[in-house]
Amino acid sequence: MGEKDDGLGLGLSLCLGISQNQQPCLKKLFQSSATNRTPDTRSFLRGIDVNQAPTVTDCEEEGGVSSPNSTISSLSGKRNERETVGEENEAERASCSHGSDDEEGGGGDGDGSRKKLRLSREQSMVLEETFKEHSTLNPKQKQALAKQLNMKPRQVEVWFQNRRARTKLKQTEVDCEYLKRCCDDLTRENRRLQKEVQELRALKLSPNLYMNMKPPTTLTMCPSCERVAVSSSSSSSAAAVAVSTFPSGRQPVVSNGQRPMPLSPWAALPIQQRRFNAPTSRP
DNA sequence: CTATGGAAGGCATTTACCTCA
DNA sequence: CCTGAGGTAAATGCCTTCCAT
Repeated sequence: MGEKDDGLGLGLSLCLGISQNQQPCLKKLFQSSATNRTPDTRSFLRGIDVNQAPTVTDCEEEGGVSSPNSTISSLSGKRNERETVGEENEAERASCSHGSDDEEGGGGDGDGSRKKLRLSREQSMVLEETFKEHSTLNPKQKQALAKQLNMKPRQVEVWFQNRRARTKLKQTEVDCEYLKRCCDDLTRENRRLQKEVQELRALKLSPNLYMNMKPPTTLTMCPSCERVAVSSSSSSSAAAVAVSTFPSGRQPVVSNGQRPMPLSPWAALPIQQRRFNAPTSRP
């Protein structure tokens, strides 16, 4: 599943526009703790090291549970949260009403209709700030963040899930644009090469014309080995020297007995060294 | 050592609600 | 006031990984 993301993990530089240095306590927590499960080697945001082994318990969870199989993991587990989400809803509604000015009392009704909760600006800012540092949360971090923001852990979890989805979507769009540009460049280059092939074929069909053409490449003498080498220089003096090397005035014949092809410097490069006008760094 | 089942987490998709032009 | 589009919180289902047995 996550493997699909690897192809897209080309480096995201989305601007979140949130200032740093907001949550010292959380920062401490994030620096020192991480999830004890490490399934996230396939995290679509590489380089984010969320999954270090927890070392310190900076922020006490609400229950104060500290058993090895602490209820942090069991209570914050998705299944359990989902099971209790119904009963959480009431408290959730009550605890998260700040920031939204919609009518809270009459809207809920408790009739099972889910009320859309708008997160407050401060909540969103803290969540964004946290996300900038870690795109995933371990149960401890989730618990601490939820406590700090007066949210349910499930809410924090959902927010991070949706945030990751949004990030991935944006990255996909960026990658799509990049690939489009690459495709355009390659299409242009392909057209140019096809045109060149056509011209060459036309020249081959009319050898006389080819003979009388000014050589597309010039010859220079290597001062050390005194051999004639094909050069892309087009200065007239060099051409004159090159022509004078062959009193017959005819085109030189290279070592394999073929005429020198009008090669562009780009085409002369090995494939690996050719540049396709692609941006050197990702946008 | 291997097979297996449960727990837990993540992701993709969908739904429902809210806001705004 | 009505409405459609867009944004997003939340629900659901599936998959993968880890771990105990």
